[in-house]
Amino acid sequence: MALATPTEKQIRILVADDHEMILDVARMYLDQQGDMSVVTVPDLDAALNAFREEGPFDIVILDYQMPGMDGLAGLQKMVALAGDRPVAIITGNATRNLMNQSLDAGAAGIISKTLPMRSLANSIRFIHSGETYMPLHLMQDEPKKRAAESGPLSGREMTVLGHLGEGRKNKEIASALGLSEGTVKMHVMSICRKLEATNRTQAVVIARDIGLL
Amino acid sequence: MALATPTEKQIRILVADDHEMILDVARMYLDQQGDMSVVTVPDLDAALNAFREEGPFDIVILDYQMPGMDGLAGLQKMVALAGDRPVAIITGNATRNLMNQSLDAGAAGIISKTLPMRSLANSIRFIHSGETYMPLHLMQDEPKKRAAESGPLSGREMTVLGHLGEGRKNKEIASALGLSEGTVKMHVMSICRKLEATNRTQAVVIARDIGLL
DNA sequence: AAAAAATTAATCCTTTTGGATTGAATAACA
DNA sequence: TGTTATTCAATCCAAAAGGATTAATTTTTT
Repeated sequence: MALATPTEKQIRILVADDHEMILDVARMYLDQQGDMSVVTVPDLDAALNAFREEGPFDIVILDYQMPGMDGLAGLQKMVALAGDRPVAIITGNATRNLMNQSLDAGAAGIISKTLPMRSLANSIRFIHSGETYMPLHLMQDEPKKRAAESGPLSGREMTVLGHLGEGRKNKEIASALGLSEGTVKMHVMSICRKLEATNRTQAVVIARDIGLL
Repeated sequence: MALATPTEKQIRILVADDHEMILDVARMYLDQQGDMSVVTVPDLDAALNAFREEGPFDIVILDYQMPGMDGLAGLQKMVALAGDRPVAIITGNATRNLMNQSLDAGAAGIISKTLPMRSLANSIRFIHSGETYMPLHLMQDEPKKRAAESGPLSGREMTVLGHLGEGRKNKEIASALGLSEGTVKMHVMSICRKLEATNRTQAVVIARDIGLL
């Protein structure tokens, strides 16, 4: 990938990670890109201080599991401090769940340690341009959606399932669909059987997990 | 953003969209980038044919709502045909839900029509480099999580809620936590009150919606 | 048209929940 | 050190759900 145009200034990057090796690599590789300069710190508190005292920075990169992070709480602190400057998470274990949570917490991106350095440089330029970067292609979906479903749900069953998902009781579903309570009961049982759930609440949870709701 | 290095060949792009205007813009803007050449077609069938007969293409871009698409079914057809070549979706209405479904269907990216053309060029280069591109920053989250919660759940209540989310019954929860059934019952009721649910199933659904589970 | 699958419905009985109330022991806090 | 909030627990009753079985009616498919 080509370098940024020479007319732009350097991108100032604050990298916080408790793995010295990561810090070393970041300094060595990123600094020599020409269009980037890097400051490194070992934990969140140091990052917050550095941002206040050694700023301004164009991008902040925080290790997800470093001291002081406390999950995404640390991220939120930095996002609040950083204002409109993008804050990205770097982690060795990127999941789709982490992605969603990070987005909610205001992250501008997730950088995976499993990617080569040149991808890191790319990601940084990408984020710096105002985009949100997530290594979606390597986010393996959670353990794998439970197989379940010993056969697909019929149309009527899907309808009933929809009501179950709203927490309705059999009588309500019956009158909503113009059926007898016994019939609804039967459909609910059938749904539970197919979804391998032991009760309606479990059925709803499973249905959500496998994308039926 | 700088152009790709001149040593690389042109990126051949197949764009399928039933909006002639989009096609025009794609041809005019992308072709003049120097490192890209574009072929345009008006629907999915034409795209499949073009891919077979005018190929090879490096990237395929499909409009989400064009004739023949049938939701993501059309995407899957093209993904199957395209093999390892990335297939992206272009849409005027990018949502997080569409993102998840597209990823599952094998899309290499979503391109939003609300983005300026230079972002389109960027996205294409990004996808071409093997990354997956999604305009996450403009994917507004679903309607907005219901407020609910007339007070936070206590620790014990969160624990019980966890079991509710697994579809456990009071007796099971009681023995799991070493409590009496009556106590669990009380906690469940309290949870329902705070979450403004009328029963446990609704409580679980609400808890999931507001991110408690 | 015959066979298979889906939908509807009823009965019977057990277990689980929902809902209300009352009380006591603990932990947290001002 | 009181005061408050949490946690724990019991009782009672009505409503709802779980579970099994049987069977008539549609719809779909072959």
